[in-house]
Amino acid sequence: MSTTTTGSATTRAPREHDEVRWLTADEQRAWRAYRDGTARLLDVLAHELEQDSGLSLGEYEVLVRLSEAPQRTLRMSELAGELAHSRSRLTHTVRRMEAAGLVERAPCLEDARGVNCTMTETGWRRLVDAAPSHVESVRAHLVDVLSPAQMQALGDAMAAVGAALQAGCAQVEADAEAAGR
Amino acid sequence: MSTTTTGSATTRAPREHDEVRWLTADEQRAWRAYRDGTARLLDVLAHELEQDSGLSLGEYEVLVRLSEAPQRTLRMSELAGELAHSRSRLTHTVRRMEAAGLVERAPCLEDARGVNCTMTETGWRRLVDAAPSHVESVRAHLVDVLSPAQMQALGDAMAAVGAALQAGCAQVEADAEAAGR
DNA sequence: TGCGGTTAGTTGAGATTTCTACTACAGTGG
DNA sequence: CCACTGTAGTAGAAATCTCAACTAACCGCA
Repeated sequence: MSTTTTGSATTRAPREHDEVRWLTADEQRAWRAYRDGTARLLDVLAHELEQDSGLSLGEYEVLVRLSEAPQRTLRMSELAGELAHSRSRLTHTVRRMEAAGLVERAPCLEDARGVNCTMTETGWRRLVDAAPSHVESVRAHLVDVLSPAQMQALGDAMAAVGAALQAGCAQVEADAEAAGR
Repeated sequence: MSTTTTGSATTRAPREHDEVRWLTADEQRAWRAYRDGTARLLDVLAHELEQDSGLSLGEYEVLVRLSEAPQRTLRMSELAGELAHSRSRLTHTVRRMEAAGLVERAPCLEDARGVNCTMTETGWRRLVDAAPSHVESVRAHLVDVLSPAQMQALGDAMAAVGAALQAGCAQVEADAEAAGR
């Protein structure tokens, strides 16, 4: 049973007498390619989107989530959860977007603490205008560069990573609960 | 011959009578899983690194590159190129790191415009201290979550993406050259 | 009812990143 | 040698993100 098999890897005590399991050469190569490729990819996509439509990637993502929600409306915290953004970050983003007329905020009736964020008609049009060229970007730099099988594998791998992280969060919370009991 | 097959996809004219090639459901799923998983992964890794060693991911990356360079020294622009960071960004990062005693800058002898960035002994020690727990993080949240084959596939895919982007840059430059001739 | 403990959201300060302009030097061609 | 064009690096302002309070409202419970 190694030190890194399961559970709360976030509480990594300074390892004791056991050796570090360094990455193998293959793992190292893959990890670096992932880091590097991702950095460059997101960079290009952000620039092209900005260029073509004047939206930042963050704003675009917000609009996409809202566009898919019933009433084109989502609670701030739901939005933050889906985007994996901090609540604070989302507040700032949404404030800017509201000033730009892309979204509106309204108090939530069922829960007076809550705030509903709704896409405006302007926001919708901006998204509709932006989407085609953004999709072309994603195709040009990612989807069309890979074989369908590769694209699938990429998605599967990162879905597993994402799922493990969310499970990990739940685990940490459970640990905290257990400790504080 | 579609509108997105080859060449300078960065100059995407508003498409005319041809339809947008939207992503298929599978492509969409994969793309989102990638975006989402990546966001969460980098977030966790940055936090854990910060927590365990007080280094930001950016600083860590700088130190890694320097540690692998002869004399633990690299030109600013080489460093920026390897990290896929803007020159400006690197200047700011390095200024902060120099203030913290992690690196030092010295004028470059062969080219008086250049600046050599060298890792200090302190920087080296900080990296050596930080590496084990960072590697554990990467294992815990990425490498050990995937099968070796998946990890390999992830690396291969993103290497292809990265390569295409660099080729794309070269292409844009060539285009600019051709246009300005 | 009223007291904690928790959750939703905001705010402002500080840190980082981006954008743009600027200086200095290198390399080329007349 | 000199102008011209391109490259290396920096600097400051503006935009964005993170972090640590803070307010308000919900929820369980005595």
